[in-house]
Amino acid sequence: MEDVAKVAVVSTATVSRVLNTPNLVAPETLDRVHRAIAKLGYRPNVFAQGLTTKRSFLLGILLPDIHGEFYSELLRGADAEARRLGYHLLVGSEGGDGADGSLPLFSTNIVGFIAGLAVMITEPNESLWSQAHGAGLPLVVIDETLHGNGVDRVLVDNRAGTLQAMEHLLASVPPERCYFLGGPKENFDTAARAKVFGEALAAMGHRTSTDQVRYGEYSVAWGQRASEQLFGKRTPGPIGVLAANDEIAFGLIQGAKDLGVGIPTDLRVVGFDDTRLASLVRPQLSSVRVPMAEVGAAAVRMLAERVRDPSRAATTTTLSTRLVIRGTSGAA
Amino acid sequence: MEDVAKVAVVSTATVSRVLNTPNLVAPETLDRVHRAIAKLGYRPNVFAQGLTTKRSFLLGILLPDIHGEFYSELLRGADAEARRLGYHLLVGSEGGDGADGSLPLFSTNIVGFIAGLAVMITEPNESLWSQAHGAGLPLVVIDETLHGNGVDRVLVDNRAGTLQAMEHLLASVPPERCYFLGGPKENFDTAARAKVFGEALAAMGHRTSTDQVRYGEYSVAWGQRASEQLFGKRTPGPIGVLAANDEIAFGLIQGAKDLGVGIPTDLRVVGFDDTRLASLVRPQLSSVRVPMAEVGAAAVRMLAERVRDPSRAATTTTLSTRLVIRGTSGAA
DNA sequence: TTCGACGATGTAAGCCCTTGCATACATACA
DNA sequence: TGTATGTATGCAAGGGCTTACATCGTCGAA
Repeated sequence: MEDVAKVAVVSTATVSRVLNTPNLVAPETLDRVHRAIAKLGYRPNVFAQGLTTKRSFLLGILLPDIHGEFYSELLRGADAEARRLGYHLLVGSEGGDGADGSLPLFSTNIVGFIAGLAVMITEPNESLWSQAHGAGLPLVVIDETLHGNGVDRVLVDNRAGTLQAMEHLLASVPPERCYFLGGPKENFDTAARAKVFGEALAAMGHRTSTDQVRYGEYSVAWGQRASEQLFGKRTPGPIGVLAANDEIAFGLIQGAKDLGVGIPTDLRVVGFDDTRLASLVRPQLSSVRVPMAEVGAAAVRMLAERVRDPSRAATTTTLSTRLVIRGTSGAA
Repeated sequence: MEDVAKVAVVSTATVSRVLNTPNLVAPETLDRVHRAIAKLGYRPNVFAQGLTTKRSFLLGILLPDIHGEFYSELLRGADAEARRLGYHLLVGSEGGDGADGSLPLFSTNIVGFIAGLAVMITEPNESLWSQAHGAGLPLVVIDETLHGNGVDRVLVDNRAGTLQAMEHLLASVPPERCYFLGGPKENFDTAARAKVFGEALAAMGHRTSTDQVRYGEYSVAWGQRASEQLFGKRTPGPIGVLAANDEIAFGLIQGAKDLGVGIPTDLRVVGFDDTRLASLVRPQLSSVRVPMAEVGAAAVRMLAERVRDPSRAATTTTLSTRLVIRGTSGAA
């Protein structure tokens, strides 16, 4: 920087101003300094910058996993938005290490680098919550709703989509022949979807039996297992299934096919998330679209705003879901 | 830090030593300082640290995309390894912005933060190469082989796996009925696989016709299109196809099914990469396994070593591939 | 007893920027 | 011509840490 100043015959202060507040610099000087910078290939030292300004262009984002359609799509949305806002993302996944129970982003105190943290919490997890909350950083929570309203959060409104899906399913299947195949019972989304599932049946005057709501995990394997359970004792007529994500639905379909169950003749399925998987299967999977990329983007956007103004009131952004009808639900 | 020093009745130098070179500090003092740190919740300022030490625990990794099974798996491997080595990853994908033609990690000079850069180059791309190379950072290249041996690189040995796949295919399909369905022609991996494909046929005394090697893109859609081309004019007997990745294979299978082509009766397919997709389809997809996670891990590992010793000789790590036989190739 | 060596700690010089304040000059107005 | 404004720049004080070098006991050997 000193060299640049020397070449441009100005002080280092002016060089700094050229970079940060060019409108305070005379056009001619501006030009001279710019040339000097180019000539010397000068690049400001980010550490020194950070040291003086205490600003940072890194945002942390903590997800349960970074693998799979769902998270990687979320991440992509988040990343794009971050870039748009001039930030970069530092990604941590819980699976990462946590050998010592601490979050990846917290192990090496990398935290110091980041201006804010977005954390996705999909099921009750006190430790995660308190670590994230206790970091003393601007925070945005994705999915979790437990800890009051003091914090920015982005939520997915499962209701709309689930309701649509049920309406759709119930158009051709009686309520007592409908099932919900959930992920883990504690999972917030699974819980929300199960609830609406029950309500939809109730609206038809049917009281949901415990048998109709089953919990498992977000995996193809679980869907497959479920298909055996459901079709072990065949009864005539189609049954309807709302799966808590596309993988479960996919597994179910796979399993059903293996058992010779016709789709959508004997089984009408609606998945959740509308990942790429949904349009890959045959017949194509009806699914409730969850705007994952937007969830990521929204989280980043809110985080950036909170970073800019730490005192602003906590906000909740809710993104809604909607049914996408394809082949597996008996087409429309 | 000063406060800690005061509480522990030592100088800031000692505090620093407690954190960085504890073996230079008397046990008793060590303890006192540690307590002070805990009491005050002191955390060293990473910017100041970076400023003085010029070290950083961030590594950059630049991929063509961060989405999809392939890249997200690579990323996971890289991330895990990075963490193991005490680093964190800053991810950039080319798609990200590049509106101005510059790489994401280079736009805001975030580069200043990172200690080294791993960049995946899947097809000739001078601009990408020169930007990465010109950053003056420790560099590891994934996949690219064009620019001599002066640089660390991690390569995938397509040969072994491709050869196995061809051997497998040729066991039940005559050479003149074998096809290679590539990604983009310029893509390094596609090119390498196509080459070995030709060699395998040549070894059977068959001269590969241009018709047998087709280029497209790494997508399901392309595989689907290809199926129409291949089965437009049906001829009796099975054909064999080596696809350049699982998505293409998947599309092909889908398309073939739609045309009523029996698998593996009339079509024997081997995919590439062995992504999750492969075991999801029915029949399950035979595929050449590419150790993506290890590629990521290896890249990070090499990068970390180069960061530690910038003068060490350039290394090339080659990871090999191998065939995984499943249903689509007529099982073994 | 004296000196050298060594272990433990302190002193202070950077590392490279940003920015409040001061300065200097030019312009505009009275 | 003198003064008030404003614009363009420089000066210098940090910001929080690391580390070479200096200091000071202490202990063992001569």
